[in-house]
Amino acid sequence: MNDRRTMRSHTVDQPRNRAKRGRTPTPTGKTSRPRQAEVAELAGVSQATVSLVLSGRKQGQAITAQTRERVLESARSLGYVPDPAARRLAAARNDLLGVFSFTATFPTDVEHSYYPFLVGVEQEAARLGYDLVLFTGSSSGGAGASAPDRPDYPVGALSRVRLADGCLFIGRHAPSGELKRLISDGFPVVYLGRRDEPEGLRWVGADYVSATGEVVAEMARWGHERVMLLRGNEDDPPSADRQRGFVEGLDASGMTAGPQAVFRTSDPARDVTAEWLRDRLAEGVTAFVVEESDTGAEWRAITTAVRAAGLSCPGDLSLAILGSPPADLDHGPEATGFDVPRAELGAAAVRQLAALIAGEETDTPPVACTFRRGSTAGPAPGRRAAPSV
Amino acid sequence: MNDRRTMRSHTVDQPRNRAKRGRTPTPTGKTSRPRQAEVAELAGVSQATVSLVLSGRKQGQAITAQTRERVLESARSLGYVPDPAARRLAAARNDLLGVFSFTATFPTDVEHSYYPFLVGVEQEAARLGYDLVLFTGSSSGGAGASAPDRPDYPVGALSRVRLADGCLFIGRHAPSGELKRLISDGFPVVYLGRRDEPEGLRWVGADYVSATGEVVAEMARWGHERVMLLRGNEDDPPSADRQRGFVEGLDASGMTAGPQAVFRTSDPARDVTAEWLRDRLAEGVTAFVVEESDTGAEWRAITTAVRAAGLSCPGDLSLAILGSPPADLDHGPEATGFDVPRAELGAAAVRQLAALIAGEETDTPPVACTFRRGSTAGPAPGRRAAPSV
DNA sequence: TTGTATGCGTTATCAC
DNA sequence: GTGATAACGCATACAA
Repeated sequence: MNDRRTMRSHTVDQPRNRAKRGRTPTPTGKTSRPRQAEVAELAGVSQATVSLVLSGRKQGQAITAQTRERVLESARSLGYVPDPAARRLAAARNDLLGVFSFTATFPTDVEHSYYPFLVGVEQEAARLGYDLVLFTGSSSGGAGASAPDRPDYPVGALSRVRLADGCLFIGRHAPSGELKRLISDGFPVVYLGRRDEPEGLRWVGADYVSATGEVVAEMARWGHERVMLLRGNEDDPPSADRQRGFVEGLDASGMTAGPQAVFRTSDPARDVTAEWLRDRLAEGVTAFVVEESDTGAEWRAITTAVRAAGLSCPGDLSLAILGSPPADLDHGPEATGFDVPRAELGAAAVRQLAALIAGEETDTPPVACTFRRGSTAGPAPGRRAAPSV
Repeated sequence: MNDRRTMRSHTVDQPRNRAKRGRTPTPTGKTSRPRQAEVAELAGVSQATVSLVLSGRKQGQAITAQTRERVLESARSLGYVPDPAARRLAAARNDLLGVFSFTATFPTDVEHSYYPFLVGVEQEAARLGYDLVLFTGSSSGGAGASAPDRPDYPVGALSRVRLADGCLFIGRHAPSGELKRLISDGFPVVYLGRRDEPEGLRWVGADYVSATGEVVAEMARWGHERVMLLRGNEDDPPSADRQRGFVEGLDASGMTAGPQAVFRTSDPARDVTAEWLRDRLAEGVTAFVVEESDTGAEWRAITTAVRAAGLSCPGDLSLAILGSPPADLDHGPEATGFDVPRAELGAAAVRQLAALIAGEETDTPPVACTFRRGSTAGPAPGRRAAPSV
């Protein structure tokens, strides 16, 4: 590095005095690792050349195999490792995808967890070269609010997600306001699950409409003529989709929907009893399709009622769940219904988010669920016909 | 910014032209998040002042409450969030803790997952004001090894972890070399699980020695005189600890250890048969303590053998597992053994890591396990004595 | 009390 | 083909 003092500047002409610092511990006790400058010095080239060689941009040409080898060798011998912080700062991206759930990401109650989704999220993120940032602010109101030592730092619950290149949101109870703000700021956001709330929000969800329709069709094939939907009292999109699929399915099969075809309750354990069940059967209902929920209360209630009434399915009546039964009830006969491809949904959400970050305007269509024939649905009483197909 | 052209330099005097880029999408389509410069502009102060205010270093004094408020307000309204990479580069902290597991963090096979640990990790991280970065390099060989487009870059699997303030490692199969490098570079690293490999590595683990000792003592109280340890063939610290606790427990109870007291096998399903079991009983062994493993193969094998031999426990022999049985076998009678406080371990690891980052030299002692009496261990044949406490 | 200047380790864009 | 040099966003010693 020959010094030619040809420039006169009032700024201190203090050459960046590194490249000889070696392993000197810094004040914080950290030892400094070799940088490209030192590799350059050893190889007798400029730092920029080192960067070029190592990043391998101009592969074949532009750089002599000679130089190339010398640089690589120097890097190796010095044990050079790039500093990810510097690298991302310069590249204006940080390769981080945020994951924000509105409950803890790892709840103590594993049943309520988003684990199956996260499997897909992690895999796809890895495939695309992203790391994941789990915002712990969701749980315990901890980090989100403000760091303990810097109480004034203006990071609101959702604002810290901006530290990532984009963010995935999972779960209900998302504050529309803050989401809206993020979106209008052009921050890439994808919601895992159907959601229409903030205008312009991208989401990736399952096609509950079709899946539910299939289940109803199955009942029709078994010869059922009166099917009832048992659902909770929440009005979120997934519930609405299932009901819509139910109604459409009835129509498609030539059955009448009517208000009595849907039974809503916020407390299935209380309302869905053996007596209730007998009344419905007396009215001519021979099959029930049941909403899936976090707690599985609906499925729990109706299977309990069936047993309490001394009935059995599919002998006396047919049952299907619009999703999967709660884990603790998932042993005996396999429930008729469908599987939500949760991992696939997670992966799709990550792809959508990556596309958004890349500025692409793609949109992800609802992901199909897989019909599960199971054995809780069978021929309607008085019918023997097996379903065709 | 008054331009005083007093300096003559051949370098282009091009003022850093930011702070007015606004929400302009960059060529890649990304919208840039606001920086301190823009906050400064809005507040009518310098970038440095913004940094001072936001980092809250000189709390009460040095900065006018006026200025302070203006800056905070500007930051808030712009949705400012510090760039983690830039913060790291500038030798500050970014309040991110890395989590690196050597298999996927969310494996498809839930049984093998570190979920229980992560529960504690997340909670404690939130409490301390950290967010978590899940490095996906572990899974799918994806991003970690080397960026696909730049094959020559000397990035090890672990290189990206330096983006965080420190990193937690979970799982076996950790590359000692890279860990060593991180440690010698002064990067804060904590290993979840006992590990002696790289000199100076901090770890947080469970006290398997004492816990195993307690189990052996329980057997002694029940009057057993010959107890056998059934273990896998891996030589990791947890296994070693259990064996040590076993031997010490025997000694403490006045039983002889001897080489025959330990049975090692890499294929329990093949080696631990009904016949094998009968032979051991014939030799006078009346109780078995079984290692816990990822697969639960040892516990599976011996319970199967007991059944196949037409025996039952604790009637004919006593059984205990040094941990918990695999989930799918965890229904019938509760297994005697101990619970590993996984969430607590995760939390302790986070605390230790935070201490390391803060430059404190604390060390975390092994965390105690909880004895589980269960009902697979009982009086030795010919004895009626109940254990005294 | 606030602003100026400079460094952190890369990447990327130019001249040569 | 290679070598200066300017960002990247933030922190911080020092000047004003």
